[in-house]
Amino acid sequence: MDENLKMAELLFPEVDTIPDDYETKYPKRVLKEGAVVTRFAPSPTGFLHFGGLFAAFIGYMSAKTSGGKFYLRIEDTDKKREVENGVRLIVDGLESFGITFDEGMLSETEEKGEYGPYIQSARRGIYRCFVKDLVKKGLAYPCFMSEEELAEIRQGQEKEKKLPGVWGEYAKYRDITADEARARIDAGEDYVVRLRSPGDANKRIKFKDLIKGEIEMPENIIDVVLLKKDGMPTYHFAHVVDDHLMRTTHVIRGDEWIASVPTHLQLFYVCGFKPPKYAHISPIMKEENGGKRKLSKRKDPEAAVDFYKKAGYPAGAVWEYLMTIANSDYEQWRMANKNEPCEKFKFSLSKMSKAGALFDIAKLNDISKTYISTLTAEQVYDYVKNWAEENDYLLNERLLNKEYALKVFGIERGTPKPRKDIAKWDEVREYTEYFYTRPKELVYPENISASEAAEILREYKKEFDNSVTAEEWFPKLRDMAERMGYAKTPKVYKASPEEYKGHVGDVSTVIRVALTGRTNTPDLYLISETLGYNEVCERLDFAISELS
RNA sequence: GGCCCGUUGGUCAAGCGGUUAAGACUCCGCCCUCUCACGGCGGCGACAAGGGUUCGAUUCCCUUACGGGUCACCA
Repeated sequence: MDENLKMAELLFPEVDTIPDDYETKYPKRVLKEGAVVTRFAPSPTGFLHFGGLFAAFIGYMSAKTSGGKFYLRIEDTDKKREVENGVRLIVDGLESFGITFDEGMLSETEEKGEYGPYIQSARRGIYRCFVKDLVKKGLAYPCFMSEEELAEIRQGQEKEKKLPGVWGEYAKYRDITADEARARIDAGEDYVVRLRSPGDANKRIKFKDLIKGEIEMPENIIDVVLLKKDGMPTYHFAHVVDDHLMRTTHVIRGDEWIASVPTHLQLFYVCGFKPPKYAHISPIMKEENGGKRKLSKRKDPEAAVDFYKKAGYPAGAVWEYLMTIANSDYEQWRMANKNEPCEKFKFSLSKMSKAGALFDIAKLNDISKTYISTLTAEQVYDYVKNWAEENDYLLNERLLNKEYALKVFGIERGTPKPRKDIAKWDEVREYTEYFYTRPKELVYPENISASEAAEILREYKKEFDNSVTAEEWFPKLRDMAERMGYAKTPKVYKASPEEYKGHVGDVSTVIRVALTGRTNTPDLYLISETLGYNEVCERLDFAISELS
């Protein structure tokens, strides 16, 4: 019997399939020209990173805008990193930001699609079949090196300034015979299966990254591990087998993978697969002490996707922000196409920045404010209610009176120039506080004395009429101001300040403070209308009594 | 350290050999205005450094500096 065959049977006696079986089981996808098949392939660590969301988002947009497919594959080949409900957490997290999949895992155990299983731990047999095939062809071999041995050769290599790793002469089990392997296995030794790398250190490999452009690197010469000692594949091998069998056309992932592309390309080559196109995304950075660094899971709260949910950024706003980071001409497009769904935007990987973008919360806030300003009162209510149920008990209680809440949220909304002052839902309670509680400490402008303020309030209360309309209200206030010695408009006042005590703005500020406890609020008439006649009167009375 | 990648205002970024070097966010000023927010107008503010190539370099090449990534039986 052929030595390689003998080895293959020794290592994989249980494997009774051949690669062709899988080729027929997972046929090439029938899709229209230019359709992109891509995927999001996280480990179920239970933590959804902002960078992960970004990568998923890019994959989603690439697939959607090309008429392709987007699927979720779970990379759980490392049991140590797994977390309970890790899959669910990822699926739910992405879904809450509007990212859905055509195929892939739905929960820990369920999936949909024709190219599964979509969780690597369930694909063990597939990987082993392909490795067996490589062993048969003499392209892979079992390696019995211990951790100590590995560390030792590494040390030596570092000292001699050589490439660290198992390659060339350091690959001492490259030519092990089947009989020797059997003896070691029988003796209970652990082993991994390594690639017999056909790489040449003097040759270079070129490839085109869809984002970074042409890249040239030395060929891989390391005998990378294909199968770990527990029989599960490494990322490198799983990536190659899965993306081939799942017929992925574009691999979109973080650029920390760029250094292993030569290894991946070599693996595709030895397996006889056509490699996919690669698009490596630069990481999202964070500023620290004037420098840039990768957004860190440990140090930066905004690294966790949960952060945005807790703060109450609407998913749509985060989406808009991701779009502007991804394709910078999106903002222009959005301004010109305010109501179009973003799928209509011509999204392109080639428009992505090669350098890592700095996470900019000011920009997110601005985008979110604009986004929220376009929502209807009803939509705002739904969002806020939803958010408050989990994050703000008191606010949630207040929202029980929906009719009133809709009035509050409806103030200066739905107009050509809607208010733009809420960036996230955790600001809502404070922002709407005075609609629910009477202001206690009233601080009036310094240029108005207490007796003067009381006079203004008394006059206003006398003047204020339940039946006054929005159109009548302000002119009436102007007249009142004038009667009391204040200029009708700031302009008039500025022209001859010595003739007046102040202007109508001073008068309205006193009323504003009495009613809301603040000097800055939306339109006073609308606020009064929302509070109701009785409440307004009571607040005025309270303010007057405080001043006397 | 080897190997990759990157570097345009404080931030995100257009730009692909000849431009007064767009635009957005932030900040500042003015206007609008009962206050605030919005909106309008305007302002501050940049091609990392040095060599080439070229009639001409932000754009092309080299070197340096800085930043990032990678060099696992983790992904």
